[in-house]
Amino acid sequence: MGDDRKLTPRAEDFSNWYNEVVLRAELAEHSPVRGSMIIRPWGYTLWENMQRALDDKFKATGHQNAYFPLFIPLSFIAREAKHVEGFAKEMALVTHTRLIANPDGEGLIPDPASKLEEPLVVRPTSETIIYDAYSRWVQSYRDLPILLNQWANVVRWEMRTRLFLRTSEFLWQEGHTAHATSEEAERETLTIVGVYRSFMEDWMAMPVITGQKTESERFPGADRTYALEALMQDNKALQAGTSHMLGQNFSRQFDLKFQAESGDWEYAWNTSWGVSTRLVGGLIMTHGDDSGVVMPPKLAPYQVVVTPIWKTEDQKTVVLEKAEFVASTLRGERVRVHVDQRDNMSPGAKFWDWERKGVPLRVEIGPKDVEKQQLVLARRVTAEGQDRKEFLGEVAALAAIPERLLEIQRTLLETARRRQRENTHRVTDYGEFTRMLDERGGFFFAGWCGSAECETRVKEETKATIRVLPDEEFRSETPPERCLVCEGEATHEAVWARAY
RNA sequence: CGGGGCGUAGCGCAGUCCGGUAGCGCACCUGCUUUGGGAGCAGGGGGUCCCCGGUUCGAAUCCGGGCGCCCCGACCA
Repeated sequence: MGDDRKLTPRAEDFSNWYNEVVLRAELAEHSPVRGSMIIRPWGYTLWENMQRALDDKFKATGHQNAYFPLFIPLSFIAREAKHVEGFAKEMALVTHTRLIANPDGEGLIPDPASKLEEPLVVRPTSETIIYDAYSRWVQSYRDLPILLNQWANVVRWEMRTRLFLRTSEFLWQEGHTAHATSEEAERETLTIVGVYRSFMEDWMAMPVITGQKTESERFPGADRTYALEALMQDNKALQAGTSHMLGQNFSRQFDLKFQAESGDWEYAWNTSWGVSTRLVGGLIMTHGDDSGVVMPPKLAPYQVVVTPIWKTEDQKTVVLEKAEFVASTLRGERVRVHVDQRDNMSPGAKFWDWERKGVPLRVEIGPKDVEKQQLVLARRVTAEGQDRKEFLGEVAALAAIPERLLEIQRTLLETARRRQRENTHRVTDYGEFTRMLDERGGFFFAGWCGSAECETRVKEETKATIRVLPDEEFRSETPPERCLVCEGEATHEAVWARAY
């Protein structure tokens, strides 16, 4: 592949580019166990920053964190029919609790005597164990609502995996709530969609379309699933988050009842909602370029890296002193800043290194700058017509940096929005749809008659699925009249796309 | 589970067809010179060649069996 310092360009092979970016930016790598990954500090710090922002939003909307166990009795999963059906094919089970030396050879084997009476499932999601607990916590309407979230790992035994996008074990948050009325639960699911959307747009700079999933794409056990869909640079859709109205499906199975004001016993209404480390993949595929990752400033582990440049020992002393001064000044402004003091790397090599890792802003300080009392600012991405580098007096530069970070954040969102807009199409003709889907991909808005047959046919013929039935704000001004597929009367507008 | 590819130094690979002292680049260590966009020179360290078995005087290489990983398809956040 020629120069192995360079990444495969996105246009040449997007999925290779993605893998190389993740590995070379040291975000994550494959672990010895198939389908699971090691999240390295650079990637994990990004995730921690995402967690913090989301967690603050959950708290601000009245939620608390709790922790429920990793192991779930198999019988719990089996209680909700659709839920079992949905997860049965991808469960990891604990069946034994002890190892013994293999009597027939080498190594260790599970001790047959330690076999569990009831196997434990490694949670693929926690509805069952949580609603079981809620059923013990709730007696009266006064105990409602319960608004909890947990940060946890879950396991779904996937066949095909990709770093961050789909791994057998992943990190996520799962919110689980219980309410006295259907209306209140419904409101909760929509509140969360709003929380997710503002996080994705304001923090990740990743625009999304929100809407409702069709029955075939619904969470197993939910009455309704709301989702947020983003469009990646290869014009495939990514389901970035989901929020489920569970109705009374789980409360009936787990006997989650309460006595209402009227004195009647009623089943509670539940919601669940989650986003995962998949968002890291979404961030990479939204903003990354042929040089590597691009981190939105609000989430970047380091927002600024100061690169000192020197020739002589005397210069090194002076330059490093200035670099530390700049860093501590910025830290006072709550800028996350790092001084790259490595002396076994040339400045140029450091530039490439931090660009590959996506640091939004670089400050260069050399002897000339110290002398002229100036700093060089270099941004990771530029808006149209912007210069990549700026030479500013030290005081002006220090004052400008927080602004520059905000500008970069804005530029990223604008660029991503424009790309999403340019790759969103409205179609009425099925032939045109399949042609455009193959030629360029993207989001396709079109009418749908509501039948599973038409939905399935599109999936089989084109591999595209209905990502969402979009919320009102995303819908076309004049609703489509005919179904894209059968040309019958359209009852919905749908967004079709090939998806991750 | 089907199709393809790969397993040799920390990483990326060559060597395998045609058996004969295990190599290259990067990284690492030491020294000197360097440092404003991927530094240079010199010296140095590092290997159960995925595993098990077979053939052979001799196996990274040939034969048999196994394991693992990656990529592409059917399921999924």
